[in-house]
Amino acid sequence: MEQDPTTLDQREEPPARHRNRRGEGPRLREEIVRAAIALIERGGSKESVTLRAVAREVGIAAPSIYGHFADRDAIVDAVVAEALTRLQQTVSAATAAQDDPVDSLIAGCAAYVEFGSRDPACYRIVFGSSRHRTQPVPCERPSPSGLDVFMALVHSLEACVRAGRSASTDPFADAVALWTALHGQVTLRAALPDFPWPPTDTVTQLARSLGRVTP
Amino acid sequence: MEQDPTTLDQREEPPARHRNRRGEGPRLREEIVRAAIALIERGGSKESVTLRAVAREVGIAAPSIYGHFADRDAIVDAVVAEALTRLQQTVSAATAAQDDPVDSLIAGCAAYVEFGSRDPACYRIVFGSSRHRTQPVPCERPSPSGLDVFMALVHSLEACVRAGRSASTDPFADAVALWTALHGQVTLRAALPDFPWPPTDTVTQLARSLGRVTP
DNA sequence: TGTACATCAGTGAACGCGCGTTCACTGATGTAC
DNA sequence: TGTACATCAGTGAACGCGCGTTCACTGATGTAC
Repeated sequence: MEQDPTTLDQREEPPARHRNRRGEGPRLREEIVRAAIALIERGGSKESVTLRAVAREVGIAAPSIYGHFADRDAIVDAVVAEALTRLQQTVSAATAAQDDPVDSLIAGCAAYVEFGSRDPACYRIVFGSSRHRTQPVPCERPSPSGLDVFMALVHSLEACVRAGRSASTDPFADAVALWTALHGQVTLRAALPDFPWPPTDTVTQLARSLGRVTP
Repeated sequence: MEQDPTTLDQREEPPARHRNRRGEGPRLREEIVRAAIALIERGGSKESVTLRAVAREVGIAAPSIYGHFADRDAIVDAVVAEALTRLQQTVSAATAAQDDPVDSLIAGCAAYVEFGSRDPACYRIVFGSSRHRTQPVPCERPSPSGLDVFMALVHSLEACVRAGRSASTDPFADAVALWTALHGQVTLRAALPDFPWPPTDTVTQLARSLGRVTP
Protein backbone atom coordinates (compact mmCIF):
# COMPACT_ATOMS: atom_id res chain seq x y z
CA MET A 1 0.00 0.00 0.00
CA GLU A 2 2.89 2.38 -0.73
CA GLN A 3 1.96 5.62 -2.37
CA ASP A 4 4.15 7.54 -4.73
CA PRO A 5 4.37 10.94 -3.06
CA THR A 6 4.33 12.67 -6.44
CA THR A 7 1.05 11.02 -7.37
CA LEU A 8 -0.27 11.90 -3.96
CA ASP A 9 0.69 15.51 -4.40
CA GLN A 10 -0.93 15.63 -7.82
CA ARG A 11 -4.10 14.13 -6.42
CA GLU A 12 -4.14 16.57 -3.54
CA GLU A 13 -3.33 19.64 -5.57
CA PRO A 14 -5.54 22.65 -4.81
CA PRO A 15 -8.97 21.76 -6.16
CA ALA A 16 -9.10 24.99 -8.15
CA ARG A 17 -12.31 25.91 -6.46
CA HIS A 18 -13.18 29.52 -5.72
CA ARG A 19 -15.54 30.19 -2.89
CA ASN A 20 -18.87 31.44 -4.16
CA ARG A 21 -19.51 35.13 -3.98
CA ARG A 22 -21.97 36.57 -1.58
CA GLY A 23 -25.53 35.59 -2.48
CA GLU A 24 -24.29 32.79 -4.71
CA GLY A 25 -23.95 30.29 -1.90
CA PRO A 26 -26.81 28.12 -3.20
CA ARG A 27 -24.63 27.25 -6.20
CA LEU A 28 -22.79 24.84 -3.95
CA ARG A 29 -25.99 22.84 -3.65
CA GLU A 30 -25.93 22.09 -7.37
CA GLU A 31 -22.25 21.25 -7.21
CA ILE A 32 -22.96 18.77 -4.42
CA VAL A 33 -25.72 17.05 -6.37
CA ARG A 34 -23.52 16.89 -9.47
CA ALA A 35 -20.69 15.41 -7.43
CA ALA A 36 -23.01 12.83 -5.88
CA ILE A 37 -24.21 11.79 -9.33
CA ALA A 38 -20.62 11.47 -10.52
CA LEU A 39 -19.81 9.30 -7.51
CA ILE A 40 -22.77 7.04 -8.23
CA GLU A 41 -21.77 6.72 -11.87
CA ARG A 42 -18.23 5.80 -10.90
CA GLY A 43 -19.05 3.71 -7.84
CA GLY A 44 -22.03 1.86 -9.21
CA SER A 45 -24.33 2.34 -6.25
CA LYS A 46 -25.58 4.92 -3.84
CA GLU A 47 -23.32 3.50 -1.14
CA SER A 48 -20.57 5.46 -2.87
CA VAL A 49 -22.33 8.66 -1.84
CA THR A 50 -20.76 9.34 1.52
CA LEU A 51 -20.75 12.83 2.89
CA ARG A 52 -16.99 12.90 2.94
CA ALA A 53 -16.64 11.49 -0.56
CA VAL A 54 -18.99 14.15 -1.88
CA ALA A 55 -17.03 16.85 -0.08
CA ARG A 56 -13.78 15.51 -1.51
CA GLU A 57 -15.30 15.44 -5.01
CA VAL A 58 -16.50 19.02 -4.79
CA GLY A 59 -13.32 20.22 -3.11
CA ILE A 60 -14.84 21.50 0.11
CA ALA A 61 -14.71 20.52 3.77
CA ALA A 62 -17.27 17.93 4.82
CA PRO A 63 -19.19 20.18 7.23
CA SER A 64 -19.84 22.69 4.45
CA ILE A 65 -22.47 20.33 3.11
CA TYR A 66 -24.68 20.94 6.12
CA GLY A 67 -25.38 24.43 4.88
CA HIS A 68 -27.35 22.90 2.03
CA PHE A 69 -28.48 19.44 3.13
CA ALA A 70 -29.82 18.21 6.44
CA ASP A 71 -27.95 14.93 6.27
CA ARG A 72 -26.52 12.32 3.96
CA ASP A 73 -29.92 10.93 2.97
CA ALA A 74 -31.04 14.35 1.83
CA ILE A 75 -28.27 14.34 -0.78
CA VAL A 76 -29.41 10.97 -2.10
CA ASP A 77 -32.99 12.23 -2.24
CA ALA A 78 -31.88 15.22 -4.27
CA VAL A 79 -30.02 12.92 -6.65
CA VAL A 80 -33.12 10.77 -7.11
CA ALA A 81 -35.17 13.86 -7.90
CA GLU A 82 -32.58 15.09 -10.38
CA ALA A 83 -32.32 11.69 -12.09
CA LEU A 84 -36.09 11.44 -12.39
CA THR A 85 -36.26 14.89 -13.95
CA ARG A 86 -33.62 13.95 -16.49
CA LEU A 87 -35.38 10.68 -17.30
CA GLN A 88 -38.70 12.38 -17.81
CA GLN A 89 -37.22 15.08 -20.01
CA THR A 90 -35.37 12.51 -22.12
CA VAL A 91 -38.44 10.39 -22.66
CA SER A 92 -40.84 13.20 -23.36
CA ALA A 93 -38.41 14.80 -25.81
CA ALA A 94 -38.20 11.49 -27.69
CA THR A 95 -41.96 10.95 -27.84
CA ALA A 96 -42.63 14.56 -28.83
CA ALA A 97 -40.26 14.23 -31.79
CA GLN A 98 -42.56 11.71 -33.52
CA ASP A 99 -45.90 12.47 -35.14
CA ASP A 100 -47.13 8.92 -35.61
CA PRO A 101 -48.46 7.54 -32.28
CA VAL A 102 -46.83 4.13 -32.72
CA ASP A 103 -43.51 5.73 -33.64
CA SER A 104 -43.92 7.95 -30.61
CA LEU A 105 -44.57 4.99 -28.30
CA ILE A 106 -41.58 3.13 -29.63
CA ALA A 107 -39.33 6.18 -29.44
CA GLY A 108 -40.33 6.72 -25.83
CA CYS A 109 -39.58 3.13 -24.93
CA ALA A 110 -36.24 3.25 -26.73
CA ALA A 111 -35.31 6.49 -24.97
CA TYR A 112 -36.26 4.98 -21.63
CA VAL A 113 -34.09 1.92 -22.13
CA GLU A 114 -31.25 3.96 -23.54
CA PHE A 115 -31.32 6.31 -20.57
CA GLY A 116 -31.17 3.37 -18.21
CA SER A 117 -28.43 1.62 -20.15
CA ARG A 118 -26.24 4.66 -20.55
CA ASP A 119 -26.13 5.22 -16.83
CA PRO A 120 -27.27 2.09 -14.98
CA ALA A 121 -26.29 3.29 -11.54
CA CYS A 122 -28.25 6.49 -11.93
CA TYR A 123 -31.25 4.50 -13.12
CA ARG A 124 -30.92 2.02 -10.29
CA ILE A 125 -30.95 4.75 -7.69
CA VAL A 126 -34.42 5.72 -8.88
CA PHE A 127 -36.01 2.33 -9.41
CA GLY A 128 -33.50 0.04 -7.76
CA SER A 129 -34.69 -0.74 -4.28
CA SER A 130 -37.54 0.66 -2.25
CA ARG A 131 -35.46 3.45 -0.85
CA HIS A 132 -38.52 5.64 -1.19
CA ARG A 133 -39.32 7.36 2.07
CA THR A 134 -42.62 6.89 3.79
CA GLN A 135 -42.78 10.64 4.28
CA PRO A 136 -42.01 12.59 1.12
CA VAL A 137 -39.32 15.18 1.58
CA PRO A 138 -40.68 18.73 1.45
CA CYS A 139 -39.35 20.47 -1.60
CA GLU A 140 -39.98 23.90 -3.07
CA ARG A 141 -40.73 22.63 -6.56
CA PRO A 142 -42.30 19.17 -6.70
CA SER A 143 -40.07 16.86 -8.71
CA PRO A 144 -41.55 14.26 -11.04
CA SER A 145 -42.24 10.89 -9.51
CA GLY A 146 -41.76 7.54 -11.18
CA LEU A 147 -45.53 7.54 -11.58
CA ASP A 148 -45.41 10.57 -13.88
CA VAL A 149 -42.96 8.88 -16.20
CA PHE A 150 -45.19 5.82 -16.27
CA MET A 151 -48.35 7.80 -16.91
CA ALA A 152 -46.73 9.32 -19.98
CA LEU A 153 -46.35 5.76 -21.26
CA VAL A 154 -50.01 5.04 -20.56
CA HIS A 155 -51.04 8.15 -22.46
CA SER A 156 -48.78 7.23 -25.33
CA LEU A 157 -50.41 3.82 -25.55
CA GLU A 158 -53.87 5.33 -25.29
CA ALA A 159 -53.03 7.54 -28.23
CA CYS A 160 -52.23 4.42 -30.24
CA VAL A 161 -55.59 2.93 -29.27
CA ARG A 162 -57.42 6.10 -30.26
CA ALA A 163 -55.70 6.05 -33.61
CA GLY A 164 -56.80 2.46 -34.10
CA ARG A 165 -53.21 1.30 -34.03
CA SER A 166 -53.36 -0.80 -30.86
CA ALA A 167 -55.82 -3.55 -29.95
CA SER A 168 -55.36 -2.90 -26.23
CA THR A 169 -58.56 -2.99 -24.22
CA ASP A 170 -56.79 -2.08 -20.97
CA PRO A 171 -54.01 0.40 -21.74
CA PHE A 172 -53.12 0.75 -18.08
CA ALA A 173 -52.48 -2.95 -17.57
CA ASP A 174 -50.70 -3.27 -20.89
CA ALA A 175 -48.56 -0.25 -20.11
CA VAL A 176 -47.61 -1.87 -16.81
CA ALA A 177 -46.53 -5.03 -18.62
CA LEU A 178 -44.54 -2.97 -21.10
CA TRP A 179 -42.96 -0.82 -18.42
CA THR A 180 -41.83 -3.78 -16.33
CA ALA A 181 -40.43 -5.42 -19.44
CA LEU A 182 -38.42 -2.29 -20.26
CA HIS A 183 -37.29 -2.12 -16.66
CA GLY A 184 -36.18 -5.72 -16.89
CA GLN A 185 -34.19 -4.99 -20.03
CA VAL A 186 -32.38 -2.11 -18.39
CA THR A 187 -31.55 -3.80 -15.13
CA LEU A 188 -30.80 -7.33 -16.27
CA ARG A 189 -28.57 -6.16 -19.10
CA ALA A 190 -26.70 -4.02 -16.58
CA ALA A 191 -26.44 -6.87 -14.09
CA LEU A 192 -25.21 -9.49 -16.55
CA PRO A 193 -23.10 -7.67 -19.12
CA ASP A 194 -21.40 -10.91 -20.20
CA PHE A 195 -24.63 -12.63 -21.19
CA PRO A 196 -25.05 -13.14 -24.96
CA TRP A 197 -27.76 -10.51 -25.32
CA PRO A 198 -29.65 -10.31 -28.59
CA PRO A 199 -29.46 -6.91 -30.30
CA THR A 200 -31.35 -4.11 -28.65
CA ASP A 201 -34.21 -3.73 -31.13
CA THR A 202 -35.83 -6.14 -28.71
CA VAL A 203 -37.31 -2.92 -27.38
CA THR A 204 -39.27 -2.29 -30.55
CA GLN A 205 -40.58 -5.84 -30.49
CA LEU A 206 -41.54 -5.55 -26.83
CA ALA A 207 -43.40 -2.34 -27.49
CA ARG A 208 -45.26 -3.87 -30.44
CA SER A 209 -46.01 -7.14 -28.69
CA LEU A 210 -46.97 -5.94 -25.21
CA GLY A 211 -48.57 -2.78 -26.59
CA ARG A 212 -50.70 -5.02 -28.85
CA VAL A 213 -49.79 -2.89 -31.84
CA THR A 214 -51.80 -4.03 -34.85
CA PRO A 215 -49.70 -5.20 -37.81
CA MET B 1 -29.89 6.91 23.87
CA GLU B 2 -30.52 5.39 27.31
CA GLN B 3 -30.81 1.67 27.41
CA ASP B 4 -32.88 -0.25 29.91
CA PRO B 5 -30.36 -2.61 31.49
CA THR B 6 -32.96 -5.36 31.68
CA THR B 7 -33.60 -5.17 27.96
CA LEU B 8 -29.90 -5.07 27.41
CA ASP B 9 -29.40 -8.17 29.49
CA GLN B 10 -32.13 -9.99 27.64
CA ARG B 11 -30.66 -9.04 24.32
CA GLU B 12 -27.20 -10.09 25.38
CA GLU B 13 -28.22 -13.29 27.05
CA PRO B 14 -25.96 -16.27 26.26
CA PRO B 15 -26.60 -17.07 22.61
CA ALA B 16 -27.37 -20.70 23.45
CA ARG B 17 -24.73 -21.80 21.04
CA HIS B 18 -22.63 -24.86 21.79
CA ARG B 19 -19.26 -25.05 20.17
CA ASN B 20 -19.18 -27.72 17.51
CA ARG B 21 -17.60 -31.01 18.42
CA ARG B 22 -14.36 -32.05 16.95
CA GLY B 23 -14.64 -32.74 13.23
CA GLU B 24 -17.90 -30.86 13.01
CA GLY B 25 -16.25 -27.47 12.63
CA PRO B 26 -17.46 -27.07 9.03
CA ARG B 27 -21.00 -26.82 10.37
CA LEU B 28 -20.22 -23.26 11.33
CA ARG B 29 -19.83 -22.48 7.66
CA GLU B 30 -23.46 -23.32 7.03
CA GLU B 31 -24.52 -21.32 10.07
CA ILE B 32 -22.63 -18.33 8.74
CA VAL B 33 -24.29 -18.52 5.34
CA ARG B 34 -27.71 -18.90 6.93
CA ALA B 35 -27.05 -15.92 9.17
CA ALA B 36 -25.92 -13.84 6.19
CA ILE B 37 -29.10 -14.73 4.31
CA ALA B 38 -31.18 -13.76 7.33
CA LEU B 39 -29.38 -10.43 7.52
CA ILE B 40 -30.04 -9.74 3.85
CA GLU B 41 -33.70 -10.60 4.25
CA ARG B 42 -34.02 -8.28 7.22
CA GLY B 43 -31.74 -5.53 5.98
CA GLY B 44 -32.82 -5.44 2.36
CA SER B 45 -29.41 -5.42 0.78
CA LYS B 46 -26.05 -7.07 0.92
CA GLU B 47 -24.62 -4.03 2.69
CA SER B 48 -26.23 -5.53 5.79
CA VAL B 49 -23.80 -8.42 5.57
CA THR B 50 -20.89 -7.13 7.61
CA LEU B 51 -18.49 -9.56 9.15
CA ARG B 52 -19.35 -8.39 12.61
CA ALA B 53 -23.10 -8.47 12.02
CA VAL B 54 -22.83 -12.05 10.79
CA ALA B 55 -20.77 -13.00 13.84
CA ARG B 56 -23.34 -11.37 16.12
CA GLU B 57 -26.16 -13.21 14.36
CA VAL B 58 -24.46 -16.57 14.70
CA GLY B 59 -23.30 -15.89 18.24
CA ILE B 60 -19.58 -16.17 17.69
CA ALA B 61 -16.62 -13.83 17.80
CA ALA B 62 -15.90 -12.02 14.57
CA PRO B 63 -12.49 -13.60 13.93
CA SER B 64 -14.03 -17.07 14.06
CA ILE B 65 -15.38 -16.46 10.58
CA TYR B 66 -11.89 -16.50 9.12
CA GLY B 67 -11.68 -20.21 9.73
CA HIS B 68 -14.30 -20.67 7.01
CA PHE B 69 -14.17 -17.66 4.74
CA ALA B 70 -11.23 -15.73 3.39
CA ASP B 71 -12.94 -12.37 3.77
CA ARG B 72 -16.27 -10.60 3.81
CA ASP B 73 -16.78 -10.91 0.05
CA ALA B 74 -16.42 -14.67 0.27
CA ILE B 75 -19.48 -14.79 2.51
CA VAL B 76 -21.51 -12.82 0.00
CA ASP B 77 -20.33 -15.11 -2.78
CA ALA B 78 -21.47 -18.12 -0.80
CA VAL B 79 -24.85 -16.50 -0.26
CA VAL B 80 -25.22 -15.85 -3.99
CA ALA B 81 -24.41 -19.49 -4.71
CA GLU B 82 -26.91 -20.68 -2.13
CA ALA B 83 -29.64 -18.37 -3.42
CA LEU B 84 -29.06 -19.52 -6.99
CA THR B 85 -29.31 -23.15 -5.95
CA ARG B 86 -32.59 -22.49 -4.18
CA LEU B 87 -33.96 -20.59 -7.17
CA GLN B 88 -33.03 -23.33 -9.59
CA GLN B 89 -34.53 -26.04 -7.40
CA THR B 90 -37.75 -24.09 -6.95
CA VAL B 91 -38.17 -23.47 -10.66
CA SER B 92 -37.28 -26.97 -11.79
CA ALA B 93 -39.61 -28.52 -9.22
CA ALA B 94 -42.45 -26.36 -10.53
CA THR B 95 -41.82 -27.18 -14.18
CA ALA B 96 -41.38 -30.90 -13.48
CA ALA B 97 -44.77 -31.02 -11.76
CA GLN B 98 -46.59 -30.31 -15.04
CA ASP B 99 -46.95 -32.68 -17.98
CA ASP B 100 -48.26 -30.26 -20.54
CA PRO B 101 -45.35 -28.18 -21.96
CA VAL B 102 -47.29 -24.90 -21.88
CA ASP B 103 -48.42 -25.53 -18.31
CA SER B 104 -44.84 -26.38 -17.48
CA LEU B 105 -43.54 -23.14 -18.99
CA ILE B 106 -46.13 -21.08 -17.16
CA ALA B 107 -45.52 -22.89 -13.87
CA GLY B 108 -41.80 -22.24 -14.17
CA CYS B 109 -42.35 -18.55 -14.83
CA ALA B 110 -44.77 -18.28 -11.94
CA ALA B 111 -42.36 -20.04 -9.60
CA TYR B 112 -39.56 -17.74 -10.71
CA VAL B 113 -41.57 -14.60 -10.00
CA GLU B 114 -42.89 -15.96 -6.75
CA PHE B 115 -39.40 -16.83 -5.57
CA GLY B 116 -38.24 -13.32 -6.36
CA SER B 117 -41.27 -11.69 -4.76
CA ARG B 118 -41.19 -13.73 -1.58
CA ASP B 119 -37.63 -12.69 -0.87
CA PRO B 120 -36.71 -9.64 -2.93
CA ALA B 121 -33.43 -8.99 -1.18
CA CYS B 122 -32.23 -12.52 -1.77
CA TYR B 123 -33.22 -12.27 -5.42
CA ARG B 124 -31.54 -8.92 -5.80
CA ILE B 125 -28.29 -10.23 -4.47
CA VAL B 126 -28.16 -12.66 -7.37
CA PHE B 127 -29.36 -10.48 -10.24
CA GLY B 128 -29.26 -7.05 -8.67
CA SER B 129 -26.05 -5.39 -9.68
CA SER B 130 -23.04 -6.71 -11.51
CA ARG B 131 -21.37 -7.87 -8.36
CA HIS B 132 -20.18 -10.89 -10.32
CA ARG B 133 -16.47 -11.35 -10.01
CA THR B 134 -14.23 -11.34 -13.03
CA GLN B 135 -12.54 -14.43 -11.63
CA PRO B 136 -14.97 -17.12 -10.49
CA VAL B 137 -14.37 -18.28 -6.95
CA PRO B 138 -13.00 -21.81 -6.78
CA CYS B 139 -15.53 -24.10 -5.19
CA GLU B 140 -15.61 -27.84 -4.58
CA ARG B 141 -19.03 -28.35 -6.15
CA PRO B 142 -19.85 -25.94 -8.96
CA SER B 143 -22.98 -24.00 -8.07
CA PRO B 144 -25.56 -23.18 -10.73
CA SER B 145 -25.10 -19.91 -12.51
CA GLY B 146 -27.83 -17.56 -13.59
CA LEU B 147 -27.25 -18.95 -17.06
CA ASP B 148 -28.38 -22.43 -16.00
CA VAL B 149 -31.67 -21.11 -14.70
CA PHE B 150 -32.17 -19.25 -17.94
CA MET B 151 -31.30 -22.24 -20.11
CA ALA B 152 -34.02 -24.22 -18.35
CA LEU B 153 -36.44 -21.56 -19.56
CA VAL B 154 -35.12 -21.86 -23.11
CA HIS B 155 -35.57 -25.63 -23.03
CA SER B 156 -39.05 -25.24 -21.63
CA LEU B 157 -39.97 -22.94 -24.49
CA GLU B 158 -38.35 -25.27 -27.03
CA ALA B 159 -40.53 -28.08 -25.68
CA CYS B 160 -43.58 -25.95 -26.43
CA VAL B 161 -42.35 -25.36 -29.98
CA ARG B 162 -41.73 -29.10 -30.50
CA ALA B 163 -45.26 -29.82 -29.27
CA GLY B 164 -46.61 -27.31 -31.78
CA ARG B 165 -47.83 -25.11 -28.95
CA SER B 166 -45.60 -22.10 -29.59
CA ALA B 167 -45.05 -20.19 -32.81
CA SER B 168 -41.58 -19.09 -31.75
CA THR B 169 -38.96 -19.27 -34.48
CA ASP B 170 -36.15 -18.16 -32.18
CA PRO B 171 -36.72 -19.69 -28.74
CA PHE B 172 -33.50 -18.23 -27.39
CA ALA B 173 -34.42 -14.64 -28.24
CA ASP B 174 -37.99 -15.11 -27.10
CA ALA B 175 -36.83 -16.67 -23.85
CA VAL B 176 -34.58 -13.67 -23.29
CA ALA B 177 -37.56 -11.33 -23.75
CA LEU B 178 -39.62 -13.43 -21.39
CA TRP B 179 -36.88 -13.69 -18.81
CA THR B 180 -36.22 -9.96 -18.73
CA ALA B 181 -39.96 -9.33 -18.43
CA LEU B 182 -40.17 -11.68 -15.44
CA HIS B 183 -37.12 -10.02 -13.95
CA GLY B 184 -38.79 -6.66 -14.41
CA GLN B 185 -41.92 -7.89 -12.65
CA VAL B 186 -39.92 -9.10 -9.67
CA THR B 187 -37.72 -6.07 -9.25
CA LEU B 188 -40.11 -3.26 -10.09
CA ARG B 189 -42.87 -4.66 -7.89
CA ALA B 190 -40.35 -4.89 -5.06
CA ALA B 191 -39.07 -1.37 -5.71
CA LEU B 192 -42.49 0.30 -5.89
CA PRO B 193 -44.78 -1.57 -3.51
CA ASP B 194 -47.24 1.33 -3.37
CA PHE B 195 -47.87 1.35 -7.10
CA PRO B 196 -51.38 0.16 -8.11
CA TRP B 197 -50.18 -3.13 -9.55
CA PRO B 198 -52.60 -5.23 -11.55
CA PRO B 199 -53.11 -8.76 -10.21
CA THR B 200 -50.21 -11.13 -10.66
CA ASP B 201 -51.60 -13.38 -13.37
CA THR B 202 -49.77 -10.89 -15.53
CA VAL B 203 -47.14 -13.61 -15.46
CA THR B 204 -49.32 -16.06 -17.33
CA GLN B 205 -50.11 -13.43 -19.92
CA LEU B 206 -46.45 -12.52 -20.28
CA ALA B 207 -45.51 -16.16 -20.77
CA ARG B 208 -48.21 -16.63 -23.40
CA SER B 209 -47.55 -13.39 -25.19
CA LEU B 210 -43.73 -13.32 -25.22
CA GLY B 211 -43.54 -17.10 -25.57
CA ARG B 212 -45.79 -16.80 -28.63
CA VAL B 213 -48.04 -19.51 -27.28
CA THR B 214 -50.67 -20.39 -29.88
CA PRO B 215 -54.27 -19.92 -28.74
C1' DT C 1 -14.43 58.46 -0.10
C1' DG C 2 -13.58 55.96 4.39
C1' DT C 3 -14.71 52.96 7.90
C1' DA C 4 -17.25 50.03 11.11
C1' DC C 5 -20.02 46.23 11.08
C1' DA C 6 -23.21 42.41 9.97
C1' DT C 7 -23.57 38.62 7.16
C1' DC C 8 -22.28 35.08 4.36
C1' DA C 9 -19.53 30.93 2.71
C1' DG C 10 -17.00 27.86 4.26
C1' DT C 11 -13.14 25.65 7.63
C1' DG C 12 -10.38 22.69 11.08
C1' DA C 13 -10.36 19.90 14.82
C1' DA C 14 -12.59 16.69 17.29
C1' DC C 15 -16.10 13.14 18.90
C1' DG C 16 -17.71 8.34 18.97
C1' DC C 17 -18.91 4.52 16.10
C1' DG C 18 -18.74 0.22 13.47
C1' DC C 19 -16.02 -1.74 10.37
C1' DG C 20 -12.34 -5.59 8.44
C1' DT C 21 -8.53 -7.78 9.85
C1' DT C 22 -4.34 -9.42 12.76
C1' DC C 23 -2.44 -11.62 16.52
C1' DA C 24 -1.39 -14.51 20.16
C1' DC C 25 -4.16 -17.19 22.95
C1' DT C 26 -7.35 -20.95 25.35
C1' DG C 27 -9.64 -24.77 26.51
C1' DA C 28 -11.99 -28.90 25.13
C1' DT C 29 -11.41 -33.35 22.77
C1' DG C 30 -9.81 -37.09 20.57
C1' DT C 31 -5.59 -40.23 19.95
C1' DA C 32 -1.11 -42.67 20.53
C1' DC C 33 1.38 -45.10 23.57
C1' DT D 1 -6.78 -47.97 32.25
C1' DG D 2 -3.89 -43.69 32.47
C1' DT D 3 -1.56 -39.97 30.63
C1' DA D 4 0.86 -36.91 27.51
C1' DC D 5 0.12 -34.57 23.52
C1' DA D 6 -1.51 -32.78 19.05
C1' DT D 7 -5.28 -30.81 17.04
C1' DC D 8 -9.37 -28.51 16.62
C1' DA D 9 -12.93 -24.74 17.35
C1' DG D 10 -13.17 -20.67 18.65
C1' DT D 11 -11.79 -16.17 21.61
C1' DG D 12 -10.33 -11.33 23.33
C1' DA D 13 -7.86 -7.44 22.63
C1' DA D 14 -6.12 -4.47 19.59
C1' DC D 15 -4.96 -1.93 15.12
C1' DG D 16 -6.09 1.69 11.78
C1' DC D 17 -9.68 3.41 8.88
C1' DG D 18 -13.55 6.09 7.04
C1' DC D 19 -17.69 7.44 8.42
C1' DG D 20 -21.60 11.19 10.01
C1' DT D 21 -21.96 14.89 12.75
C1' DT D 22 -20.85 18.82 16.23
C1' DC D 23 -18.62 22.83 17.46
C1' DA D 24 -16.48 27.12 17.61
C1' DC D 25 -14.12 29.60 14.28
C1' DT D 26 -12.35 32.66 10.12
C1' DG D 27 -11.93 35.57 6.62
C1' DA D 28 -13.91 37.76 2.64
C1' DT D 29 -17.61 40.84 1.09
C1' DG D 30 -21.21 43.77 0.78
C1' DT D 31 -23.69 47.73 3.24
C1' DA D 32 -24.96 51.64 6.32
C1' DC D 33 -23.43 55.77 7.81
